[in-house]
Amino acid sequence: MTVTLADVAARAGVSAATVSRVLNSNYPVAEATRDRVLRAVAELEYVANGPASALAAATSDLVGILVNDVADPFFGILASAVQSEMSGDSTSGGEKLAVVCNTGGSPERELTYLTLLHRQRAGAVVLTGGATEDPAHTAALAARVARLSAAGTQVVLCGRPPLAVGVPTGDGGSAEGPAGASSASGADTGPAPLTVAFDNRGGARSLTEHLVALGHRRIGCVAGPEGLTTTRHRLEGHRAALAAHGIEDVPGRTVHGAYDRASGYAAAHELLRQDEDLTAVVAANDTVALGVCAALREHGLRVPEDVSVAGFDDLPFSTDAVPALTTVRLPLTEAGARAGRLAMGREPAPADGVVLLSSELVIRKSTAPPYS
Amino acid sequence: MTVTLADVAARAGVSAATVSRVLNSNYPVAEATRDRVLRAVAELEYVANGPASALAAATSDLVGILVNDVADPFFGILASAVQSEMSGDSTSGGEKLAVVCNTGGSPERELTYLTLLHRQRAGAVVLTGGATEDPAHTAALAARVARLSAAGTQVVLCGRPPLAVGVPTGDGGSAEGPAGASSASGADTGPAPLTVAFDNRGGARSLTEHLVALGHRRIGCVAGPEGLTTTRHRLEGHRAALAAHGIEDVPGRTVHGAYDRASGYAAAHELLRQDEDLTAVVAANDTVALGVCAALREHGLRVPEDVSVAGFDDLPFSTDAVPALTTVRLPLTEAGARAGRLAMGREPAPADGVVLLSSELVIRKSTAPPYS
DNA sequence: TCACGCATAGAAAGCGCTTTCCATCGCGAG
DNA sequence: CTCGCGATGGAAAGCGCTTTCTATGCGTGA
Repeated sequence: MTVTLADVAARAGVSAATVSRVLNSNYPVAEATRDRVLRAVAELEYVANGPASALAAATSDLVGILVNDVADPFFGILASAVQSEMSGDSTSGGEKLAVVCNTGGSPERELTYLTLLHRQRAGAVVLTGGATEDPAHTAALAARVARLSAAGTQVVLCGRPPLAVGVPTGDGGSAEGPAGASSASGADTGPAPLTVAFDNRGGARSLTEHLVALGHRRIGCVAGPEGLTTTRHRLEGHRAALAAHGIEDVPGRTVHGAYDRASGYAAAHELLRQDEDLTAVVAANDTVALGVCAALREHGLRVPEDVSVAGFDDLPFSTDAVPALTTVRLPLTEAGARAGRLAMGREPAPADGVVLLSSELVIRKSTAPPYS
Repeated sequence: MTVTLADVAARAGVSAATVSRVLNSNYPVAEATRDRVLRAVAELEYVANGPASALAAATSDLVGILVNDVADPFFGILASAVQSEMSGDSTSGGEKLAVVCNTGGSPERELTYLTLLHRQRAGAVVLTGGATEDPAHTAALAARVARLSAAGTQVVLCGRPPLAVGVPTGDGGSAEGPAGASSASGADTGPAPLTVAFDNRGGARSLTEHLVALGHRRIGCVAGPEGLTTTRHRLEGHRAALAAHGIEDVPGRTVHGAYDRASGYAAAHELLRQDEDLTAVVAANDTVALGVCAALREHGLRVPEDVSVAGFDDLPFSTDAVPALTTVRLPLTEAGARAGRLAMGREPAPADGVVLLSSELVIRKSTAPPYS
């Protein structure tokens, strides 16, 4: 019923092999023959059977992207960037189809999707999203990644730390070590996983230092969910800044919450309950900062006159927030694009397998000296 | 090298056929045998070869979602909703893999992706995004969709009008006619395309009526790109409201632009150039409204005291905008979820193939009586 | 003039799975 | 005691494509 290679071959008066060769242009075919085949393809409106090709060629033109949630601008932008890099708008052969998978931040779904992608024999996988530091999950993840690599799939971690081989060192550096955690055996361990990471620690540190420089001493911190590397890094940066200026890190001034607005709102209330005299709050990200601002306003506090608020990520809406958010800009689009290029092998992999992208402090209207 | 069905069969001491049957549970297998097979699968860490299954079964567990841009919250939310409905969190068999394709609003890429999805033998496709009214593209699209349907793929249009069979009637109704545009032949035309649409016309109308009720008469309109059905519907609703109250529709008060912030910004400047005394502006959507507000502020105009501004869609950030945007809420999540369910056949299709979702006027702080 | 090599094209063997027949076994009915 | 049928499991034929391996035709150096 559907048109197959054989139909095209018959129509063009050649063999199936020739048609395949014309379509994949991986073998010399005479000009005239090629034209004849292409004409037949057009006339018959032939559309190749992807699964069949994938089966025979042992690789599909599917590429996976794992994100926590496409509805979250952070991941939306990342996914969009990765994808536009994947699509055939660039050179190389045929179109790739990007599979965007929402894990919802669940480690189990992360593993499930990785298996599914493996099952589809995806050509590459870009893994974004928060990295849990739970050892069990980390191990399971490393194992899955190793299997994908062994199957020839290029895995790229984006916006998360490289797969550590041993235990996290917890030192001051941002990258924990070279990538490539092949768990067992000595068989063929395909392409080593690559990483595109953000300097969360440095960004957080410069943000808090900005606050300190303005004269703030009682700085609240709404951190992300506990157990995530990103959360830990940002918190470490914050603390490093405090320590560098001899400011005591009062426990009650740090509250953990999810990376969403509601958490920011709740956390700010909690922070205020602990210490009414905070003069500044650094939030886990811009979305959280919005919630913090809302809660502050409810308390009759003005931003930044009474309390300064800082975000993180520099998402598009941060410019339009009132006051416009002081934040740390993460090069999301660049990260996505590079991850995409690395995944497609369109960019040479760095020697250590890690691309570290720097962040930039963006000072806008939500921070000001205290008591101004 | 990789573990195949045969390996599992050997290990379990059964035939490949039996293993396949256990895995797909579509044939009676004795309890004991099943256990043996499952144990072998677990021990060998067998992961089925997706392409091979798809080839043999003539259908894959891939499901496509076409959006303009995942980085845009509107589409991000839609995609997220569709996808969570697709994933196995619900009943039915195995996981589906959602392929999110960014068309970037380009009709060509829309067609390309449709072909790619067809090529992958996707089980279902959800098509969102602006519908161009260009007849050539509409015809090409209908043809592609017909081919997908013929191949047994369920196509669901979401947030866009049904595929019209004939010429748009342009009457007052919102849905133009039943779906199912099978172009040619009399062969097997699989499942008819379904549609989940928003009442853009009604929403826009109630929004403008709200403004009129407040006392506004000089209302500017920043419409979306010309040639899109959504744009036309929203504009028609706006004009219907004006007409209903005997307000002249001054040409210079309507400006077209893209659905982004920059367009809103530019359009507002243009609008002000045409008529400095506007007292209100309805924007193509919330993002555009933000741009309009920014431009207004630059002109020294306050919102809503000097000029009221209204958005459309009710995206998450609209609540936090200052002033919070008066807008029309579109049930994005519900739309995505229903589209997803229809695509998966988890919800009975309506008789006429169209689900029309109503919108809701949300009055917040960005609109007020003129000269207040 | 003849053999040799290059450029092209065809034949055919799978890729790993699903699924349609069949074969077998055990058991109750006639 | 034999026949028939339900419940299971196996054998084998593809699904549509890629890719060796092989065959053919022709130009060319000896």
